[in-house]
Amino acid sequence: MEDNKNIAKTYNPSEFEDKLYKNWVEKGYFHAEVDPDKEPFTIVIPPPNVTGQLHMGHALDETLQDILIRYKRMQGYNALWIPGTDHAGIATQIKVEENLRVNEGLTRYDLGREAFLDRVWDWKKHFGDRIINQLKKIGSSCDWDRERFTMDEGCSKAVREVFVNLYNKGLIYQGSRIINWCPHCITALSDAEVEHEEQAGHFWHIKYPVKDSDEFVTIATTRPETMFGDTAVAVNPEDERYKELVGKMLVLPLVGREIPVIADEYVDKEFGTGCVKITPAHDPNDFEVGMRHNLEQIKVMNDDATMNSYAGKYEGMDRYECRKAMIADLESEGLLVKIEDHAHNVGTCYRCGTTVEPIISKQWFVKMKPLAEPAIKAVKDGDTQFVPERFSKTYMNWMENVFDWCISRQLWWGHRIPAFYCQDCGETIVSKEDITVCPHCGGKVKQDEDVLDTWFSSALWPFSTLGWPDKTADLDYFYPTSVLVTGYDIIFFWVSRMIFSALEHTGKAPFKHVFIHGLVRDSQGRKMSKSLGNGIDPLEIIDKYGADALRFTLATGNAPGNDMRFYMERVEASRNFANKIWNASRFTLMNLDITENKLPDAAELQLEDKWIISRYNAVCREVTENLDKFELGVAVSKLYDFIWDNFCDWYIELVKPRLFDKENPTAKAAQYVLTYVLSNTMKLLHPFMPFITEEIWQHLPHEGESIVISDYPKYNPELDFPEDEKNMELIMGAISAIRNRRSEMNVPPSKKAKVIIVTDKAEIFEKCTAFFEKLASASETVIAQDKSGIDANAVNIVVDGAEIFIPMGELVDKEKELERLNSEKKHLESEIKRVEGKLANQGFVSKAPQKVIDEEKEKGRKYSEMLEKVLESIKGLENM
RNA sequence: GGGAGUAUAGCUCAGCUGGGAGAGCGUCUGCCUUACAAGCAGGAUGUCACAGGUUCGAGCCCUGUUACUCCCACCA
Repeated sequence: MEDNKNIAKTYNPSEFEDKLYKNWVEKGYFHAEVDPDKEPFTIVIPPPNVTGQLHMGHALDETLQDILIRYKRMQGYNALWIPGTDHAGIATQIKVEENLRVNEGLTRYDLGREAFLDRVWDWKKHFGDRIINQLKKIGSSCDWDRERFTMDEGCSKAVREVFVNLYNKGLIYQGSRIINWCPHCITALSDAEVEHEEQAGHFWHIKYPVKDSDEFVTIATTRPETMFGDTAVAVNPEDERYKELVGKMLVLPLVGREIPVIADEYVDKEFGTGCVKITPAHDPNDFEVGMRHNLEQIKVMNDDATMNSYAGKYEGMDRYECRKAMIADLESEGLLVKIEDHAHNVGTCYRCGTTVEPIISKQWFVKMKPLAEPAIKAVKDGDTQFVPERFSKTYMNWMENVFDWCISRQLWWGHRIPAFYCQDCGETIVSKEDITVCPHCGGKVKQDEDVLDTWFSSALWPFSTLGWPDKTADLDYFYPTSVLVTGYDIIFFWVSRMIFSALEHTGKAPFKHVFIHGLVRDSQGRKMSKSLGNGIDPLEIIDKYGADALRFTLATGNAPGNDMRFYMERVEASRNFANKIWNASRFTLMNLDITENKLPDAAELQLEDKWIISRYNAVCREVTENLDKFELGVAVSKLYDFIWDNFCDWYIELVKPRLFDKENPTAKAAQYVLTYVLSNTMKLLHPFMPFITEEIWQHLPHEGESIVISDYPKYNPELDFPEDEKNMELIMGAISAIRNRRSEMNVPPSKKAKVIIVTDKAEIFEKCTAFFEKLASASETVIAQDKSGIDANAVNIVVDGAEIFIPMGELVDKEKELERLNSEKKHLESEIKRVEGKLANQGFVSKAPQKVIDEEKEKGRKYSEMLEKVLESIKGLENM
C-alpha cells in the first residue's frame, strides 16, 4: 500500500484494465467446480456466431450477464458462466465462400467438401479466438476452462443423441413438403429463417382457355412463372359463376398441358377472380389442395431458381427473366387480361435477403406439436419466467401456432445428418455412430449429404455444454441454469427451441429466468448494420473510454426489454462518472493515514458521518433489491446518484475541514468513514464497473485478495440513522439557500461574509458551523437565539429550522428584498393552502395511509413556521 | 388479420406495488475553491399524446381515440 497516494491524476482505464483481467483469470476467480456446500448460479452465454466480430448488441448481452454473474459470485453463490461460440451454419459458410470468391476466385465446389471445410475451420479458429478476446476485453467473467463450440465433440455427441432419440420416437421424420428455399444459399430454410417484407408487386390476370370451347377462365396470380407447374384451377363449390365449369378441362397457355377445374372450399369467392391456379409444388396452400384432390406435383424450377424443362422454351431462364418473357408472350397471344398493382408479403432469406421460393422438397422435419405442449406448460406454470413478463406472450403466440420444423440444410458447414441410406436395399438407418454397411442387408451405405439447421445444436446448448447426454456431476449440479440473457429477436430461433429441447431430453426447463433485452440502435434510432455503416465497434469504445464506461452506458438509460440508442455523448458521460469515482478515490487516498478498513465507534461519528453511512446503507438495500428483480439500470443509476451527489458533492466537501485540520480529534473518524463507505460502494458497483472498482479497492485498506471474490455488502439495520439524516437535511437546506442567495446577488465566491443563524435548534446548526466556512463562503458563523442586534442591511433567508442573516451592506436593495420576500410569502401560502385543503378533505384523512397524512401535517407545520418568519421579516423591512 | 410496444424538459430517456414529476446531454449565470474544467455552485424549461372513468388522490390502474414502431400470419 506504499503507493497508495500515488495513483494517477486522471482516470486512464487502459493502464489497468488488461492487467487486472489477466490477474483475475490467473487466480482462477471465474472458474467454478461442483461444490455441494454452495448454491450454484449458472448462466450459459448465447454463443456469438463465428462469422466475424462482436458488435454492440453482443456487448450489451455480455455486460448484462456479467453484472448478474459477478453479483451472484460476490453473494457467495457458486457462479458459473459458460462461454462459447456458435458455428452459425449458413452465415459462416456464406462468409467463407465470399472470402474464397473474392480472394481466389473459387467456389466451394472447386475445393470440394473436405478442403472447403478445412477452410471454414481455419476461419472459425481465427474469428472464434478474436471473439473470445473481445469478450475478455469487456470484462466478462466467464469460466474459460469450459469454453465450448457448437460443433465440438461434446456438442456433436449431444446433437446425434437428440436426432436419434427424436427419430426413434417418430418426432423426426423425412418427407416431401413445401419448404422455404433460398436460391442463393441453395438450401432449405425453416419458417423462422424467413423474413417477410411487404413489396409492391403485381396481380397478373391471365386467361386459361376451356378445352374444346371458346370459353376461358381468368385467374389472378402474383407469381405467373409458376403456372408451368399448375395441375388444376380451383373455384369455390358455392360459386354460382363457375359451377358449370367444375370438372371441365383447361388448356394451360404457352405449354398446352391440360388441367382440370376443381372445386375446393379453400377458394375465396370474393378475392381476385374467384379462380385460383393450383400449383402444388410451389405453394403451401396449393400443396394442401393438391393432396385433397390427388393432383400431380410439378416442380418447375431448379435449385438456383432458374426454370427447368417443364417451363418449355423458358427453360434455363431465371425466375424473374422468365416472368417477364412469358408475360410478354401471353400478352401477344391475347391471354393477358390486365395487370393490377398489388402489395404483398414476400419471404426473404434472413441471411442473404434473396426472395425465397416456396418449393416442394424432401427434407427432414421435427414434429412440433408434441414438443410444443410441454414447452407451453412450462412457461404457463412459471418453471421458466420471462423478464419482462410480456415476452412470454410473444413466446406463447409462437409456440401455440408453430409448424413442423424443417431441420435439414443443403450446406456443408454444420452437423452432418446422422442418416445413412443403403445403396442396396434402400433402407434408411439413423445412427449415433457412423456406419459403413447396412445392418439389414450388409450393403454399402451412404450418409445423408445434408447438415442440420444451426439452431438444432444451439437448442441443446444449456445442457450439451454441461456434459449431456452423459450423466455428469456438472450437469447434475449446475443444471438447470439460472438465467438466460438474450435479445427479443431470437426468442423464436433459440429460446423456444431450447425450452422444448430441454424438456424433452432432460425433463427440466433449461433456465429459471429468461432476461430479455432490446436492440442497440444508433443515435437516430436505426438498427446498426454493415450496409448502413452505422455500427460502432465496442473495442474502439473500450480503447477510448474504457470497458467500464462502455458497460455503464449499456446498463443504463433504458427500461428492460426496450431498445436503446447508443451515442458518444452517453459514453462520455459514463467516462466522466468513472473519472469522478477516480478522483474521489484519489482524494480519499491522499488524506489517509489509516491502514484498517472499519467503522469507528459510534461515539466518534459526527452528524455528516452518520448521514453518509445511513445513506450508503439505504442504497445498499435498494441496489440489492433492484438487482434481485433484474432492474439493473435502476440499481446502477442509484449508485451513480449516491456516489456523485451524496458522497462527492456533499460528504467529501463536508469532511474536508476535519481532514485538513491535523489537530481535529474527529479527523481519524472521517478517514475511517471515507474508507468504509468508498470501499463498500466500490463493491456495490463492482458488477457494473469491474475494473475501476477493483483498482480502487486494491488501493484502499482492505482484506482479501480481490474485490471479485469479496462479499457483496448487505443492508445493516444498525447503520440506519434516520434522525441524523433528517438533521443533516436541515443543514444542507441552509447551505443551499445561502449559496442560492449569494448567487442571486452576484456575490463572488471569493467574497466572504458573516453568517448569523437564528435557530432554536442550536445543537444541530452549531455542530456544523465549520461547513459554512468552506461551503457558504462565510468568514464567521454565529448561532443566535434571536435576531436582536442584526444589522438592517442583512439579507434574510428563511429555511426549515432556522432563519439566516447575512450582512451585505450596500449590496442590499430594500425594494428588491421586499419583492423577494413577498414572492416567498406567496409561494408558502399556496403550499399551505394545498396542504390544508388536503387535510380538510374528509376522504383523504379517513382513507389515506397514516404515513402520508403525517407527512402532509409535517409539511404544513414546516411551511407555517417559515411563513411566520417571512411575514416578520417583511414587517421589519417595511418599518425601516 | 392477430399480438406487443412507445408517446414525460430543446434532445435521449428513467420513473419499482397509485401519495403533487427526475437524470444525462444541451442551454443560461458565476467560478481554474489545494480530488476532479472529464469539474464546482446557482438557474430556466413539463396541460406526463388526447377524451372519459375508477379513487380521498392518477404520469402510473380501467375504457376509448390518435400517432409512430416492432413481431407474427399459407388470401392466390
